[in-house]
Amino acid sequence: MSIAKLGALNPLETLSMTDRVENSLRVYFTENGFKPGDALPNEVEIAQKLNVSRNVVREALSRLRMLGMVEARPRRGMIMAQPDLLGGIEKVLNPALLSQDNLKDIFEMRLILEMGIPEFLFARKTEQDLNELDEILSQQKDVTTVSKDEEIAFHGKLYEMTGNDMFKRFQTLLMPTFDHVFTGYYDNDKKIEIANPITHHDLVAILKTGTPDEFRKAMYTHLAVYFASIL
Amino acid sequence: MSIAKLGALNPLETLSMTDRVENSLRVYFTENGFKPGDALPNEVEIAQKLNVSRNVVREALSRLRMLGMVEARPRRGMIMAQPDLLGGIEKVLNPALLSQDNLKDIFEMRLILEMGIPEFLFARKTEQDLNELDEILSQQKDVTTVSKDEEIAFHGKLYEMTGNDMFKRFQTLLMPTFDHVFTGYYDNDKKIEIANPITHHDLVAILKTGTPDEFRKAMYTHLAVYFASIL
DNA sequence: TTATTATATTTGTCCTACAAATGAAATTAA
DNA sequence: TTAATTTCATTTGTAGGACAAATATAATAA
Repeated sequence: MSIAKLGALNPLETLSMTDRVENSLRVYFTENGFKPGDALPNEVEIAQKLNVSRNVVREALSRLRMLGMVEARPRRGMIMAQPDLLGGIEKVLNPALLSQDNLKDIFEMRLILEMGIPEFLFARKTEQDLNELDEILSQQKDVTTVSKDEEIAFHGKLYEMTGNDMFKRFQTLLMPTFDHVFTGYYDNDKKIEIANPITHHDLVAILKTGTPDEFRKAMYTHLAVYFASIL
Repeated sequence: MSIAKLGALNPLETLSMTDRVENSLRVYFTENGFKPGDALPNEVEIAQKLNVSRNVVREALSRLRMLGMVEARPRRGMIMAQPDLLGGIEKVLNPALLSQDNLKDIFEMRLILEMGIPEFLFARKTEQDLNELDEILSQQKDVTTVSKDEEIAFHGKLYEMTGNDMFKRFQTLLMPTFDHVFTGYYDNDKKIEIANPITHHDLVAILKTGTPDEFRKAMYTHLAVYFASIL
């Protein structure tokens, strides 16, 4: 049999002991239905059961601790905890490390999200929210051009208005896409800087008296430059 | 001054050495503009600079390695790598550990996402995609009721059709919401099991010959039960 | 110049040790 | 017996030493 015939001849997975212990622990927790608050075996016991050094166990536990999956109470043992779903993403969000593929995906994700939120915005908007939006608009220097910070403030407020905490925190994830847009990955002419047929003011007006469908249509136009470069 | 006057008297942040080294490293990478492929100082050097034991450094590095942020090449040193954005979330996705708050947020996120994808679906759909959707529908046992697996297969295919890899992988994150729905968190009467005014068949029909707006309207009706319990 | 050998480097893994605080057990006092 | 005090075992956090294995580099030999 020739090499070619072997097809996908991938390098054998060369997992370190730490990797394998991490996996073992996760499987162990899942299969035994561990729930937040449940006590974990201590480090030495785990090390002995898995036949590895305590060092390796601690390196694996260190990972789970970072994710918030387990909590170590010094001198009292470890317990299961409630992991922070977005913690892992936020830790990794170093713009200098993001690949172009990631940037593209995030950028598209943002378009999807902004087209998806109108129902939530109209259902959960409050007078307070609308006032804050007005405040944000009033602080915009120029009516025709919008700076990066102003973009973030406005759209960020929209995310916040969804009333969904996870979504709100997503702004951190979406942030690089504003850079992305401003550095003109999709559009070298920086059209974002020119007049937009639908301004933030228009969007707020619709949010006050319009309907979700109207808002979405306006948002689509507002983002039309980016949609055009993708679709 | 009374205790009450002190206001938010939070517990002093009691970070472990490992936590602090982890943070220091992240800041160090960011401030020095480390990019994928760049060589890192070796473990001993880091330990000496930070004045901690090599153990602590390794526990911190173990975390960054898990996130894909750094890569260790045995006996050749470490280099910066491109972290996997969703890796952190996926590792943490143990349904038994998710809080009700998280479940609610994820559930709402799913509604937002499905309302946001029509433009992408219509822009990127292929004959192949539509055929696969037909195939999925043909395997549905009953026309009026839909099982959890069938739900996942259908909606998962939609995510895939967006052509966005990150979005596609999001299905893993959204998965628990199907359980969520089926266990009736929002709706104890399990209305999901009764006839839906808009079926998967209807959605596919629109996807073939309709418009994004029509599709979205239909999707809203398809998901109306859940929207009703939220909005 | 080329080929071979020796050396230094660096991560992965294991081991030992100990401080510190907690909770439980044992002891003493009432 | 009950209450208060002391002792003790437990367990994580941190430090430091040791060595294998393989790589890259330097040194040596052909």
